Amino acid sequence: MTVTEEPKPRRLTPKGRATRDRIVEAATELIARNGVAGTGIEDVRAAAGVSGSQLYHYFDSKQALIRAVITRQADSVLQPGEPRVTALDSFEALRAWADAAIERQVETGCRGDCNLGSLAGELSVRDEESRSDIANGFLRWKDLVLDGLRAMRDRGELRADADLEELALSLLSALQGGVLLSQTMLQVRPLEASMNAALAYIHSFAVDAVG
Amino acid sequence: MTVTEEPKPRRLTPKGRATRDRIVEAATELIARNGVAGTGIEDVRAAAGVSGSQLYHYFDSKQALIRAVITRQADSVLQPGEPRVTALDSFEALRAWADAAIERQVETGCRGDCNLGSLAGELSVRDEESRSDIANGFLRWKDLVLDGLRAMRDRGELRADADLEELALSLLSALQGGVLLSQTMLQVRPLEASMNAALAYIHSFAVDAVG
DNA sequence: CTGAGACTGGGTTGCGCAATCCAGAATTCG
DNA sequence: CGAATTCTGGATTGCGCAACCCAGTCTCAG
Repeated sequence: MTVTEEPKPRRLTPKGRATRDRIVEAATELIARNGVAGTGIEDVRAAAGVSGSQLYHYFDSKQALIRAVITRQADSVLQPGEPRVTALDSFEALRAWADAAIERQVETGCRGDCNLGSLAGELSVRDEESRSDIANGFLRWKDLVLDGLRAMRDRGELRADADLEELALSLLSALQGGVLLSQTMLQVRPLEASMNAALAYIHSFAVDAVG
Repeated sequence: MTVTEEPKPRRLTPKGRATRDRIVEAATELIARNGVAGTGIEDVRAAAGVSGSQLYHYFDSKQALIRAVITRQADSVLQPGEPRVTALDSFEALRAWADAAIERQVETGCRGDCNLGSLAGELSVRDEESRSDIANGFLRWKDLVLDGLRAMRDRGELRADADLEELALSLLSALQGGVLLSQTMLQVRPLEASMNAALAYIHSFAVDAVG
């Protein structure tokens, strides 16, 4: 929780916490559908069923709300899909994770996805604090993938000379790039292709890859 | 030029063409630095050295200007880098193309890139016409990569069973995802990793790959 | 119990922005 | 040549938006 935005009130009651959460969730859904720029405070207010004052009671500004959304999404650690995979420490788990991400796009018709990549695309160039939050989120995701890959290498499933950082980064990049293209082209093929490539790259470092 | 926005005046003189181009270029640079949402009409006006009326003389709206920027960028077919590579029909050319994209990020410190991917991230969810323009641009890029891969297969360098569409899509996705992560994390490693993975995937279908 | 703080609601403010208005100069074409 | 069109400039408009204001209710802690 190192990127957690401090709640605005000094003390947050369960009731206040619930209201705050409701606001963040409403914002997340609206941003998924309309983007950050296309989501106004009034939209969030209406969707969360609160007044304008409540919004500013819990968040200093629209930016603070956006950052709460970023935090929420970064904390959806295995966000690409349901069901939640506990660790990415086998080829099967990696493949399942990729398939879940693909399935998610299929279900939504490649529309409306509020993930770190789409937030980065909208915010990085003009909001340094949000960019930093998103970057931290990506780092945490990378570390999670890294942990899994490290476990695989320690079990002798990946070659000792594999650059695990590179593998993790290529997987994350493939995911974000695949989602971006799939959402733009309104078809799931780019994500399928990019995940196939990234997984194949990881597989090329499997100990029995030559077999 | 199938996605070309019709110029607003019925006839465009060389002088008018120059002014219009100057506006589009100014907009492109500003968008690279500040994003679409962070670039206002007044910013473009000042940077291009024209009046507000001139902007609306040449473009019906801000959206029309953005679409002209999209067209311009999609037409920068081998936009990822300089020098302009004439065709992506060999492993060497693909590697050079990837290296050029990486070099471009190195030169800019992973900041400020107005490519189809970043435009897609900002616009796709809330501007259907822009999304369509960008998607068409991606399709054209994919076709260009496809042409190169097809030539390689016809020359016997890629196996007949290679799914060239998948290879082209994985390469484009890796490029966009790599740029996105590199720009967010302000380091070039993600792009290096993603391009390595995509090129390795293509290479895994090389006819002499088993050697 | 009471004062302070958290929570809530609805209305208002002011500014930034895209777009328009008004007018004139430059160029083209019949 | 003159009418029509293109190009140009600067000021103004009006609306959408984020943020604030004012007031009241609820809850907690000393």
